[in-house]
Amino acid sequence: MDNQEISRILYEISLYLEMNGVPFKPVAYEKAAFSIEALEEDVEEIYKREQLDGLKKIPGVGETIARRIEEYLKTGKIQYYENFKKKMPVAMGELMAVEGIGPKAIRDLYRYLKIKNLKDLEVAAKAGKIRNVPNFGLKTEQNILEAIEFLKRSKGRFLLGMILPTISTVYARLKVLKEVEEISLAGSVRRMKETIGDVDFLVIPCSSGRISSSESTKKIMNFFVSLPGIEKIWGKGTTKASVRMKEGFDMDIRVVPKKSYGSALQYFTGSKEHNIVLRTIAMGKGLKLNEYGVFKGPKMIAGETETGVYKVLGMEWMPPEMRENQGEIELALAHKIPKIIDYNDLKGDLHCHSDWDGGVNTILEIAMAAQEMGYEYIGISDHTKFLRIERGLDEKKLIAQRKEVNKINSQFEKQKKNFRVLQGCEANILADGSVDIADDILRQLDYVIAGVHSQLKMEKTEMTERIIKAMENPNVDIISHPTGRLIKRRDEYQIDFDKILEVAKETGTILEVNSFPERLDLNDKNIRKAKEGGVKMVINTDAHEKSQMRFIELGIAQARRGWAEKEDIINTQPIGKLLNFFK
DNA sequence: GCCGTTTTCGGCCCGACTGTTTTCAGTCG
Repeated sequence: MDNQEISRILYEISLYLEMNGVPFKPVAYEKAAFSIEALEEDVEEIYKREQLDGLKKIPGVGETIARRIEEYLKTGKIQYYENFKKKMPVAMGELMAVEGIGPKAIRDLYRYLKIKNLKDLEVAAKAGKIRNVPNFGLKTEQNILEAIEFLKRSKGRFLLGMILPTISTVYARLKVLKEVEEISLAGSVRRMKETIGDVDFLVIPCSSGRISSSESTKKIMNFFVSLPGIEKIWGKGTTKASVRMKEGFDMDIRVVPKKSYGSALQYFTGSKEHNIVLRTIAMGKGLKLNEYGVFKGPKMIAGETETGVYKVLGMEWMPPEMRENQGEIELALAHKIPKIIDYNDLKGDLHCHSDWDGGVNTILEIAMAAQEMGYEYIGISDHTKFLRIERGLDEKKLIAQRKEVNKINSQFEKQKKNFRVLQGCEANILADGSVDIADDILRQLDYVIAGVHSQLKMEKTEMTERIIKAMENPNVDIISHPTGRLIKRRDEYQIDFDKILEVAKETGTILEVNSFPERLDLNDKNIRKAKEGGVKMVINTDAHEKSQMRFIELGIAQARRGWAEKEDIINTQPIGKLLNFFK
């Protein structure tokens, strides 16, 4: 549980060092922070078992950082960090989230204007004070204000992928309580929205045997408010408790009677817009719908199950991911809800980065992780040479990598494993729409992903043309993260998406649904457009570390929110059919 | 501060863009 916190502190140390212009150390601390964040095992466990030597085995952690981690585990803080923090007590995470603000800017803004947090920054920018700070100007001040506006638009919401692990842990703890008969997530988490306001749990207390339901309820509530990771208890009553987690989001738990469980689940799952229409439909039938049930006069005619609630309204049940009042209600009334893709429909992931381009894991490690996930194939698609920071592969290295992949595949064949590693790459679409790897090399790969990674601020027609040209390349099979958005941080590129869909259809180019928590690109709306336009998609993770392959759940959720069916997504297909989709 | 089939010392991935500047520093990917 401490990994995240240690990682955050190490990262902040790297920023403080960067501010002070210290060479090389910032990168060292940053690497260690990243490495610990990605760690599957608790550092505390490692330390208990192997002490300092164990810590030093973590990539990027040497003598000094191992000792700092030890200090944290023993005392709960790191003095080195506390000293920095005392000299410059700024809310680092908050300020760094502002696009265009980095450590040096934070340093100067604190030095000249004593800006400590986002609020201070906004006040100073609005008062026109920032333009007077040396090396800042009017334009920078305006950019800061725009960036703050952008942040505010997504304020108070958390990335689903970031908080899902915590939520799952809490869910699992509650589920095994003997006082809990039934439990479900509700709200935007159940709908798998990309960002989450707060988390809702619904629970039926157990009332069998000697335990009364009110006794169970009391125990459940006490257990809930004493969970680890809680920062503040907002309230605790007989039907509802509410807490604030350390990560900053709130969690509510509601205890509902068994006979109302379905209607409560329906009601608290939402969305609000979906529910408003449902209540109107109920009214039209002379019924009343609320969180306790569906009523005809005083008589309750449904409510124990969600399916039952929809049924008395003349509707088919539908997956929570569809409930946004985007046409699903009409389909449910007509009993024409599509059979959307399921969470275990995928047979492989075609976008994983290996240690060849600076990722963490070897191709073999990734392949083994893929097998554990039940995949039939895995696609290695490392960055190519234009992205030097990512140690992008050039033609020579791609050929060498091909040999390595062949070697691994023949091993699997010998072991009679029904599994195959595919070699792709994630090439760069350059400003003129060309791709940074020679055609004769691209042709030798199993498939080619191409993506935009530079000059993101192109004008709309130019950017659209650029991507179209890449799709027209006879070697480019997949466009990665097609709109380039970063949730809460950066808007999409300026593109004419309809035009892109047209050309994708014509050229048989596949668009990626990138599962990375802050990307989810294509998003739900674009997925639906692509599906309607007859464009095929692939759900990938873009994992740079094997634990990130689990992000696939988020991509599938997004596809479900976009009503994608199995046949819309190429990696639901076995390898033989999959390969047919590539040019 | 970390790391090692170019090294236990001496390296430490690069290029584009922006906004501030008169030649560059900070930020981003």
